[in-house]
Amino acid sequence: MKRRLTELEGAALAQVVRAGACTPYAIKETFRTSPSRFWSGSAGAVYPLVRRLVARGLLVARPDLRDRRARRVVSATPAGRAALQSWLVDAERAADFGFDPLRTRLFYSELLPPRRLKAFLAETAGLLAIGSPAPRSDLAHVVPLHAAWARLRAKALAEFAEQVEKKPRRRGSR
Amino acid sequence: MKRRLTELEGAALAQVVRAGACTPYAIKETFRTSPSRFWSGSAGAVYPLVRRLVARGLLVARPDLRDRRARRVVSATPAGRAALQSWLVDAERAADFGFDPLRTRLFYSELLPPRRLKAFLAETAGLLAIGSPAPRSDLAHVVPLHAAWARLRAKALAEFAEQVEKKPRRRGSR
DNA sequence: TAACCCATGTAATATGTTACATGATTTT
DNA sequence: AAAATCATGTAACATATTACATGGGTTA
Repeated sequence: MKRRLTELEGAALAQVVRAGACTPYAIKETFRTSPSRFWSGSAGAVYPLVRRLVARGLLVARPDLRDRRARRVVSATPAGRAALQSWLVDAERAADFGFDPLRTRLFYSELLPPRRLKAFLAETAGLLAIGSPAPRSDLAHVVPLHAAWARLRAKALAEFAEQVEKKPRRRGSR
Repeated sequence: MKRRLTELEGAALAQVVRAGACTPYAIKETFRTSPSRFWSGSAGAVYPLVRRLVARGLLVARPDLRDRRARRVVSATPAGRAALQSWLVDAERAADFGFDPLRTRLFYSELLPPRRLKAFLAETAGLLAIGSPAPRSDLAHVVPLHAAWARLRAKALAEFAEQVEKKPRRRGSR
């Protein structure tokens, strides 16, 4: 393996290995229907990505003969499975904060007048409560993990809102 | 405003408004020293970004005359402040899951053999405990927010690890 | 049969990464 | 005086977005 897999590459490989074998389209749809827009699942991102992984020997593609459509099925090579393992256990990357659009906005929340901030917090809390459709999966840990993460974000927001209610916010004097 | 600000554009604008006025270099450094690699803070990203925001009339740049260096100071225009307000209260975006490299790996954790999974969880927990340097800021909410988020991620990991310990994991039979 | 989903892909464009280049100022 | 940091920026490259194009299969 030349260099470490990107997050998108790792996730795509993982998706293929989880499915055993699947079409690039299926990979794309998994990303597209994810509750995060980070995984946009656009065709222009996924098809070239799959081509790159095939070129690097991490995936193999074979045509699906049962069908007159131009359908391809990809699966992971031994090298692909090895690369995936390395990616999955990359603790340094896993520990990274990543990106959260809510956290970013709270980070700059002193730039909003108190009224608008409270309205924003209430509206966001509402959307979090509605929630996105849970990932459909047969795996025992996937749905609870999704739920747990959603709960934690909602809790973080509630804690923040509570602080805002308690002390009217002002610039810290250190 | 033509189209909505991207996350990077919004954060850069927010950074400028928070500072009152600052150099593009200062914006870049804020991103570079953030605890998330998502905000890479590379020169090749930030300088062109600032140029775009100036071109769109959201920032103005003036040379800093006190200095013989080719130094520029940017500040937000009224249009820039308005665009920032819209970005800050975009609840739909704020509610999005965003991206978390730990969550992604846990999502695919059944692809790791139990031994490796446990080792990974332990190593990541260690890194989370060490933590990244807290953002230096005079603002009363910034440091606690950072700490709260770190705490919640560590807790999510601990909960997940506890589940793994309790029930040896297997494919769900739905 | 019309509309929609499955399934592939590309073209133009926008954005971001990596690495380099330049020179002033500050610290050791 | 050397090394590090401040401060700017670009060039080549890699990657992603948006929008379009094509055609087979399925459903209302």
